[in-house]
Parts: sequence; structure tokens; C-alpha cells
Amino acid sequence: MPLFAEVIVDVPTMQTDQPFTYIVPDELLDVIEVGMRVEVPFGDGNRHIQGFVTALSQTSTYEEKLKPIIRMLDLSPVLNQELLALADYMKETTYAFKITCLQTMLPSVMKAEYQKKIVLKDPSHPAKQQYFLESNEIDWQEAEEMGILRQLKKLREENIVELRYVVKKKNKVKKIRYVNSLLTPRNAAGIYQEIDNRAARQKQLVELLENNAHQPTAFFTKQGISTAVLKQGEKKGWLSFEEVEAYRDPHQGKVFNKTSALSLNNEQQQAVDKILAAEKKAKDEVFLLEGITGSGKTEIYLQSISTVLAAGKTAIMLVPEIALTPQMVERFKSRLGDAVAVLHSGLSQGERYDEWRKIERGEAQVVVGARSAIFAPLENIGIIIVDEEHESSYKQDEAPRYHARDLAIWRGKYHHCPVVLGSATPSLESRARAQKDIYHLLLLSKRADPAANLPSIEIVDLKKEYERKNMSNFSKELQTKIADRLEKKEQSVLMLNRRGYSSFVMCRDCGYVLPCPNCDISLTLHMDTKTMRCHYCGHEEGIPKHCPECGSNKIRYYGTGTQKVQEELQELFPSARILRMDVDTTRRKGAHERILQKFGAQEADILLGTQMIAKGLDYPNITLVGVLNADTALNLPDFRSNERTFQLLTQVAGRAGRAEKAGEVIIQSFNPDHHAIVLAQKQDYETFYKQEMFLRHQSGYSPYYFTVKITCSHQEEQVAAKKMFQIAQEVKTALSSDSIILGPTPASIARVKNRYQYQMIIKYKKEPALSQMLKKILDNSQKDQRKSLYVAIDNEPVNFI
DNA sequence: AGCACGCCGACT
DNA sequence: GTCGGCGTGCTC
Repeated sequence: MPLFAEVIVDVPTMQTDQPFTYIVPDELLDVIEVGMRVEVPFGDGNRHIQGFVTALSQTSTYEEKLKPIIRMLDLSPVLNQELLALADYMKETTYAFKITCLQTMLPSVMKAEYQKKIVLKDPSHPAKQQYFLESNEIDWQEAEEMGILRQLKKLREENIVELRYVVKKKNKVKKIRYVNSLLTPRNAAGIYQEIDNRAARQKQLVELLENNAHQPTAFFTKQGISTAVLKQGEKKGWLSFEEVEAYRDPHQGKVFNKTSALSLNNEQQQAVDKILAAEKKAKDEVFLLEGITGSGKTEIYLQSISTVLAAGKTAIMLVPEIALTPQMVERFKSRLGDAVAVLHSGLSQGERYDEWRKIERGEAQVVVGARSAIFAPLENIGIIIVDEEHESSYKQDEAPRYHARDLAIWRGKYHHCPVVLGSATPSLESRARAQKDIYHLLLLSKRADPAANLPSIEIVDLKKEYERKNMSNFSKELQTKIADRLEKKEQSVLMLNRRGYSSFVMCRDCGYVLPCPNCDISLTLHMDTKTMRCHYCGHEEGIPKHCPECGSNKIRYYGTGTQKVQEELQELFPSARILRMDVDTTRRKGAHERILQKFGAQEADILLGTQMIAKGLDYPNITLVGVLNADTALNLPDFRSNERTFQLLTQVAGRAGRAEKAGEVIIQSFNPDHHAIVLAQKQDYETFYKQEMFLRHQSGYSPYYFTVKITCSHQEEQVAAKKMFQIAQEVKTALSSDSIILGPTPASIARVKNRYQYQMIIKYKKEPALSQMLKKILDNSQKDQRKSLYVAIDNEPVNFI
């Protein structure tokens, strides 16, 4: 009986975004499984591509056209039924191609690479001498470089050569050779006698084999036994070789001191009890754990996970990428031991694949990682935690535009397990759901360490500072406090808020600002590489010495970079030891870790950095936190500006006074009366929530309205705009009167990578037909892709700018 | 995506 | 006449 396989092919286009049916060849009949990757022929010629088997069936509607699968690319499924179903959900909610969803769930090394080759059909043909030499095939790229493509194309028309496409597998498993001893103490003695007296190494080998049953070959070579001697041993039947998979463990050799659970206060205990009660009853409840900084959320996570593990289940813990610090990893590894696998962007592709394999084989029960860790192939999940749930990095800003928090809730439902969303400053969306009892609210109002007090926070009005002719980045108050900390040998953390801010080069005579030639944005100065760089397309050029516009040499660096601030700070406090942490100083692998370690070891007095210092810093000697510019982000044209500012300030203020020493925070701002700043000063999330909700209600934004962003882009502004208006027209007529359309407008950066961007936003409360309509819009834009006119849909965008 | 097919204008 | 440009349709 023939068997058919439904395959999603690796061709990310609208037309091919559907399963294709293939015949399962006889040799694969009893081994092929749903969720495996396969190599299949597709289209004319010898084109082979990768695909995912999504279903197997005994019947097919049109047998005459079917081709067989060429080979399996996996020995066991790489995606289980749950993850395949999750891919369906992702496709529905993000409007991405199915193949893109599937590939996103796996480590990048499992994505196929294709090799194009030219093969000589008849080796006796004179073309062999001319182009092929030894072998009967050459790489397409090689042929291109040699400039013989034209000739080969002719030969192809004469049917002398053909094209072949092959799928390259990248997911190589790293293996280590082991030596297994086949000797028993009894026969070892006999063998020892038989060895030729001249063969000292062989005698040594037998001795070693007696006491070492299973060792890597390196163990023997280190002691002077060459691989030749080992081969002899194998021949004589003393030992056998074994290839064992080696994980590239980035934490290898590190010793984690086992720690035990801390005692919980009342609030913490209640939270743990409620979460575990849901787990025990296998209820897919979502908890919003709202706790001020330092209230011990992590301890709640750890204890909940421990209990879940003890019950034989597994756990996922998501953290924002920047919070995935070595300190955080250490805390989890030292408590939960080898059960923890860590997935973060610092891993190489190979390391990431190894961690994934470890999880897949059931060798890790806890997965800690950033956004994509939500796809961890765990079975029997007992709890999913999303820490800092308000962080916008949980939303992927390229296709598939998924939000890890939504997928966490989906997986929680699937496994009938609790999902915990934790934050000191929850997103308004989540907090509003807790208000409506969709989520269960758990409040932590006290710091976990009873000796620690909330820091006192002071706002400094920079306008007044300017009136006093203090044009520096440091107000008098802040300067005094820093001096005081230096005196007392305590540490200070200073944050320069870089959001909505950049350092650029401007001519002081004519005001000319160096623009990017490809994007409508000014170039940013990078002192580390001494270049001007575009953040959007990566364009790079030298720092100009003269203004290209007027020729003046008064073209200078403007804006405030951390480097400039560091210089100013050093001038103010010549003896202070300052560490700087920003994109420039943390570019290299492990740099982030080194800076924090230095600061933790009291090797510096002041840590100066960008937003990245706001998270995870937990040192007892920090008693002063200064925010140099609190409000640069407030002016951004994004309805979440207030929320982001409030979150950042609350977060960074929490870095001070984590232990018994009292902490102080200075916030410098031009808008000292803005509610985001005043309420951050009071550390009053609940009031901020209420006020901000009122504003959202007034202006008709999330969580009162759902939003969808549609973007059109093309090299010519006219084309992008025309298409956008055409779509807007179509949408307008179909929407109900309660829905609101913003735009179309040029995107705030109207041109990126030489492509003009137009966008529109749909705000709606109830629009059952919208999803269908959006799919139709995408469908209709199929032919536009040919003209490289792209239409993109972002469901619930997190960035409006 | 990558290929074939077909239509049209610009050339040996 | 035919070579090669691009718009269109199709891939199990």
C-alpha cells in the first residue's frame, strides 16, 4: 500500500505556502515520521529542497503527478505534534509563511543551505578536459568566478551538462572518540606476559586499560601512547573505539556552588502556593506576578520550578536578552544543577544546536533563555515563566512577528500548566487583563530583604540647571552626591538614556548633518571604530574633517554619547575609577560579563552606561543611581513612550540600596512634572497604571483597541505610496464604523536601505472579518513581489516608530 | 525561489 | 529572420 507525505517546502512565497504531497519510497515506509525534515524534488530540473513532513496518509487526490521523497534529513522528528500545532497558531496570528514559522522554531543550523552544481553527463565528452579536469562536476560559484558560465550554459542546451541542486546539512554533531577496555583483570595478566619485551608502550597500554574502562583517546595520548599503539590494541582485541557525542558546553569546567532555597516572606509564600496549586490541579492559569524591584520574584520562580521538577515535570523560563547575564545563569545553575539548559544570543550556532539536542533528548528539564527559548522541545511542561513580561524584546521584529508571551500562554494551555508573567512594571495590556480576572494577580509589595529599604528618589529640574548656566550633563546635586560616594568608598551607577537620542556630527557654521545615503536618517558617530555608521543599513564612512556643504572645519560631534560623558565625568572627578558599558564596550563576546565582574569586585567607583545597566545589577555597595536624562524618550511619537520611560526609571532606581545600605536616586529631567517621571519617583505603579489607562482610553489605544500595522515598501516612493493608499481604500470600505484608520503616512524613517516605507495602522475593537481581509491583501500582493513591492503585516506591533 | 514559456522590440 | 529582454504561471 503506498504511503503519501504532506510536505511544507522551503520556498517562502505566497504561492508555495501550502503542503505538497510526495510519495514515500519503500525504503522509508516504516521509518518516516511526521515532524521530520526531508529532501524533496521541486519544480523543473534537478532542484532539490528541504521540507518538513506535516502529515502522512494512505490516500492522495492526484497520484499521477506525484514525485517521491529523496531522503530523510533526520533520524527522528525534530518537531513534535505540539510544536507543529504551535506553528499553525503562529501562522494564523502573525500572517507569516508556514515554512518561516517552522524554521524559526529550530536552531539556525537546521536550516538548509543549497549548493548548485554543474554535472557533466558524458565523461568522454571533450568538454571534460576543457572545464571539468579531474571530477565530473563543478560548483556553480566556481564556474562563475572562472567566467565559464556562458560556455556551460551552451553545453546545457546541448544536453551535455546538467544542473544539480543539493541540500547541505549543517547540523553536524561534534563527536569525541572514546576507548573502551575489553580486558578483564583475569585475562589482562596473561596478555601482559605475551607482549614482546621491546613493546613498552603496549605494556603501558594494557596497564592503563585494566584500570580505565572508558576514557577519551586524549587520556591515552597525554600519557605518551600514540594513536598507532591504540590501533594495535584494537587489532589485538584489547579495546574498542566508540564515537560519543560531545556537547559544546559553554559553561564547561565551571563549578557552581550548590545553593539552597531562601526563606520566603508571607507574600512570596502565598504566590508560590497559588502557582503550585494551579500546577497540581493541572490548570492552565495565567498569573501576573507584580512585584517591586527587589521583592524576590526570582526566588519565587526558583522554588516553583524546583517543586515542578520534583514532580517529574519540566519548566521554561524566559528572560529578556539583556537580563540573561552570567549572574542570572549562575543563580539558576547553582540552584537547579545540570537540569538547566541555557539558550542565549551569545552562543555560537553550534553551541545553540548542542543545547537544543540536550533538551530534545530529555537531558535538561529546565530551559532558561531569551525569546526563542519558548520553542524549547520540552515534553510534559509543568510551568512557564516570563520574567519582565513588559519587555518589548519578546516581540520579534521580523517575520514571523510573534510575541513570546502569547506563545507561552498557548503552550501553557496545551500542557495544562500555569504561566507566570512577572514584572515590577507590567505592560498595561497584562495589568488590564488581571483587572478583568483573565489573569490572576499576585502582588508583592515589600522588598524580600527586610533590611533593604526602598531608595529615596529625587528629581532635578534641568531647566533650572540651565538657567543657572550649568550646561554640563551633571547637575550640582548629582555632582555633590557622586563626590560623597567617592569619599565613602561606595559605588554609583549612572545611566544615559539613549532611546530617542543619538550622537551625530553637525557643522556649527551651516548646521549640516551628515546623512546616510541609503536611509533618511543621520549617521551616528562610533568612536571605537572611528567611523560614521547608519543604524539601519550598516553603511559606514569616515569622520569628515570639513563640512561637505560649506567647507567649514567647524564640523563637530553633537549630542551626548557615553564616551563624551565619561570624559566630562573624569574631568569633574579626576581620581574616580570609571567603567563604561555601552554597545561600543560590550561588542566583544564576554565583555559584558567582564565589566560587571570588575564592578562587582569593587575595581571601579562609577559604572556609566546606557539602558543595558538597568537590569540585573545586584550589588550591595551601590548606593547612588543617577539618570542623566530621563525624558529623551518622552518625545517619541509612540503611544508607549510614557510607559517605556516609567518602566526604565523604575527599573534603574531599583539598582540602588539592594542591601542594608540606604540607596539614593537622582533623576535629571526637563519635564519634572510629567506623570511618568513623578510616579517613577514615587515608585507608584498602580497610580501610573490608572492614569495611563485613562490616556489610552482617551486616545483609543491598546489595551482598549487592538492594532495592526501594514507597511508597503519599494525603491520608488510613488509606488510604495500608491499601493498603501490602495490598500487603505480597500480596508476602509470593509471595516465597521467603530474601527479607526491612521494614515497612510510615510514611516517615521521614510527610507531604509534605499526603500521607501509607507504605513497605516488599523485600530479596532471587534472586527471578525479582519483576519480574512488581511490574508486577502497579502494574497493580492503576490504579483507585486515580482516588482519588489513588499507588503508586510505586523499584528499588535510594539514599535510605532 | 527558480525555471519554462511566450510575447515583443532590436539586432546580426 | 532570431536573439534575448521581461511578464506570467507553476512547482506535489
